[in-house]
Amino acid sequence: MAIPVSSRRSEAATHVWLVLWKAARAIGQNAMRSVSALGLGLSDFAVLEVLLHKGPQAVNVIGKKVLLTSASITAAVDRLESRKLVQRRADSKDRRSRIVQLTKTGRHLIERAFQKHAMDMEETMAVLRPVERVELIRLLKKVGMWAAARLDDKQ
Amino acid sequence: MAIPVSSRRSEAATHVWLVLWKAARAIGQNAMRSVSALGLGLSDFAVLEVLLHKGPQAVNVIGKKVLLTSASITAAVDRLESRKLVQRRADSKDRRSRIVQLTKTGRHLIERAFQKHAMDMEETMAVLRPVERVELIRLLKKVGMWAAARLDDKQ
DNA sequence: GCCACTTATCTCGACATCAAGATAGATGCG
DNA sequence: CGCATCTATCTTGATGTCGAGATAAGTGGC
Repeated sequence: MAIPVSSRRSEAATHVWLVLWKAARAIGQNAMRSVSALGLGLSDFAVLEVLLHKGPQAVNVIGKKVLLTSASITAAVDRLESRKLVQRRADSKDRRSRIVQLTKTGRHLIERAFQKHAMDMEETMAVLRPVERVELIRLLKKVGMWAAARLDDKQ
Repeated sequence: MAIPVSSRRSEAATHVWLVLWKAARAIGQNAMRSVSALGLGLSDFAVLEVLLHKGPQAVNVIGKKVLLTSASITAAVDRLESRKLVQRRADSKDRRSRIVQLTKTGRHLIERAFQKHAMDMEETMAVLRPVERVELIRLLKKVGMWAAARLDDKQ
């Protein structure tokens, strides 16, 4: 995915989008590097991180949290399971549902990795002072939620 | 690609990243919708848009502008060429280089499409007032450029 | 002019993601 | 209860992207 390049006014929506996209991409690549030492992609890392901080979860619950479709989580959990970092077990309440939980190996891995990753991200955001971060978050949430709402109501 | 979900302080770097990522995703999906009516993906649209506003360009020059690797532009140009929206021709100065230019059909398509797309994007950014957009851009450029620089100097 | 190096493009194989559809189980209306 | 509908997961097939490597052509030192 790439995005349009041209725009006249500096506050034209397409220009905002271009800058946003480039920033997201650059930061994403930093995040990717930080994590790829473990042989993980960002999605797999995110899944482990959810399991670490929220405990065992049903497949589709994880999917909602990390913004992946059901096909993509299934694939991610498959990858993690084949490396024995997580395992699926039955849900005693709902036989359709599969609960994913960290194995001992997986827990060790993500515990070590998460600290390092958080530090790496602090470094890639080091130019932004706390006030600036708060303001950035406010603005991003404002557009982001508006944009997300637009997606919903046009089905 | 998905991203970690948890973070304690609201200005923690991982939290900024989470919000940025979600906003980029929501806006990106709006952009995608705006363009998919044409049967184009965002990358293909971006390539056409560059050709419209900057004139015929060498393949890798387009690649740099829309942030795609050489493999990806080749693929994008192949797609566009098979739909007869662009064509490749030789560069008289450099025989390695291939210049991509819009066909008549391609030009008509992108001219009509670009206006609509710019308007759609204005709508998906409508919540942000001009001052806010300027501030958002400033902050995004600050992190974005810092993050990009970090990528470069670690090879 | 020759050779090493760089640049421009393309090819190949791998991969993550998605949309749509298939199952199987849960839920609730009548 | 029984049937329609919803929900959770997985499967399939397609897509777009990337990294690495191949090829061909330009460039510069000597």
